[in-house]
Amino acid sequence: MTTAADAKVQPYEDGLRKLLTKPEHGSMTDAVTDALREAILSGLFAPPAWLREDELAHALDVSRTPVREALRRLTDEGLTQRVANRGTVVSPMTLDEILAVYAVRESLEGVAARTAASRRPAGLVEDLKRVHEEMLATPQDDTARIAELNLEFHRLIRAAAGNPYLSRFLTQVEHAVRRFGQTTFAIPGRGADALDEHFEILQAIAAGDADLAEARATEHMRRARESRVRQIVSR
Amino acid sequence: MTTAADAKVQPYEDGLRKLLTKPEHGSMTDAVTDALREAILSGLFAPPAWLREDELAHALDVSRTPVREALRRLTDEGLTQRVANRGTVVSPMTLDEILAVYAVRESLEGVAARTAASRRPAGLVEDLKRVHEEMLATPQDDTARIAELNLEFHRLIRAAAGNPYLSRFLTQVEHAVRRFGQTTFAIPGRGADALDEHFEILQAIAAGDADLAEARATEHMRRARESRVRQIVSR
DNA sequence: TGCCCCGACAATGCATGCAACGGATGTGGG
DNA sequence: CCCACATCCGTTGCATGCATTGTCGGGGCA
Repeated sequence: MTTAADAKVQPYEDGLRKLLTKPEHGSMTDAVTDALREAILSGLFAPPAWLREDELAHALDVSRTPVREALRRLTDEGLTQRVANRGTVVSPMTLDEILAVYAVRESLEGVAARTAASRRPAGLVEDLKRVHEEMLATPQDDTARIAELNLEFHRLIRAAAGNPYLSRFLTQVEHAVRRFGQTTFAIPGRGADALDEHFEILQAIAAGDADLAEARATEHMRRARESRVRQIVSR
Repeated sequence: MTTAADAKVQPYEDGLRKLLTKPEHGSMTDAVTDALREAILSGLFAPPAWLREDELAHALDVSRTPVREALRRLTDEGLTQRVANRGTVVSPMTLDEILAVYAVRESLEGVAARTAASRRPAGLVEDLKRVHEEMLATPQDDTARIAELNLEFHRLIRAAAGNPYLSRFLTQVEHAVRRFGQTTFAIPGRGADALDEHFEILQAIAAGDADLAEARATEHMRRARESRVRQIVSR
C-alpha cells in the first residue's frame, strides 16, 4: 500500500547523498544547506516539490536539526517557501521572476564591472584573460563547460570589486539564474556573442575605464536577458 | 566574583525583552530574529559584542533552538559572524563597509525608482505625496521621525517596483545603513536638501519618466553617501 | 444528497540532553 | 624568564522527545 509512495520517495536519495560532502572542518548544517541548494538549483527538486525534514534527514543520514536550519536558510534566500506546520515547498519560477532577477542583475553586474575596473587588483586582467581563452578553446557544443567558465568569469569580476554586499547579492542572483534550467549558451550563436561581449568588458577593465566597463557589463546582461526570455517563451 | 560579569550581562535583558513581541500566529524564531536584529541595528548590541545562545535564550525566555536559528539568519544577513564552537559576534562597521553599502544602494535605488516610475501602480503617487508632506510638516530637529518617514518614502518606492529580489536586497541594505548610527538628517541642512531631492524623484515618478526617476534616485543616494562620509570622518 | 463537525494523522515548533571542539590557563622543563 | 604542553572549562553542534497545529477523511445530521 505504501509501495507507490516509497517508489516516489526513494529515487532522489542517492542523488541527494552524492551532493553532500561531509566536511572535515565545516559544520554539518552548512554541508546540508549546500547539498539541498544544489539539489534545487540542479533541478533534482523541481518547483512544486515538498521537502520534509524527516525524510531529508533520513536521506542525508543526519538529524532533523541541520536539515531544519538549512531549509530556513534556503527560504531566506528565496529558493523555498515555508508553510507553518506543513512543510517547505520549492518556490516556482515564473517569467516575472526571471525579468525581476535580470533587472537587478543588469544593475549589479554593472557596478561590479565598474568597481573592478577602477580597483583593478593585481592579477585580475590575467585571470580574466585565462578564463576567456579557455572559453574560446572549449567546443561550443559543450554548453555545460561554457556555462561554468562563464560563471567563473563573472565571479572573478565581482570578487575583484571587493564589495561584500555586492558579492552576496550577486551570488544569490546567480543561484536564481541557475534555476531557470538550460543555460543561454544552448542557443545557437549566443555563445559567440557572449564571448565578444566578455572580451569588450575585459578590455574596458584592462584599460581602467570604469564608465565603459559598467556600460558594457550592463549591456551584456541586457542581451543575456533577451536571450533568456526568447529561450523561455519559445519552449 | 561574578558580580562584575553579571553587572555587564543584566543591563540589556530588559531592553531586549521589550523588543520581543510574542506572536499570535507567527513563529517564535521569527520574533526572536526580529528582536535580535533590532537590538543590533539600534545599537543595543554594539560591534564587538558576543551573543551567547543560552544567555539570550534565558533573557528572552525561550529555548536555545529559536535563538540559534535566529543567530544563523543574522549571520547570513551579514550582521553577525559565527565562530565555530565559540559564539556569534556582532560584525564591525568600517568606512569601507559604508562605501560598499552605498555603492550597491545607489544602483538599486535607481532601479527601484525606474521600475516604480514605469509601473506606477494605483495610489503610489498619492502615498508618496502624503509621506513627503508629512516630512515637510515635521520639525527639522525631530530627526528620528524624519528618518522614519524617509525610510517609509523609499520603502514605498521599492514596494511599487514589485521586484522581490530588489526588495530583499534593499531591505538588507537599509539594515546596514541603520547600523551606521545617527541618521544623516542630524546634519544641518541635509534634511532640506533631501526633501528637495525626494520631491524631484516624486515628480519624475508621477510623470512616468523612468530615466529621470532613476537618475534622480541615484543622485539622491550619491549625495546621501557624501553626507554620510562627512558625518563619519568628522566625528 | 449535501454540508458540517469532529477525530485521527502527519508534519513542524520548540525544549532539552549529551558530546565534541577550541581557547585559556596553569604547570613543568629548558 | 620564556616557551611548550597538557588539562580544564565554556560554548556550540547535533540528536531526540514531546507539544502543537493544520489537514484530511469519515460519519452523522439537516
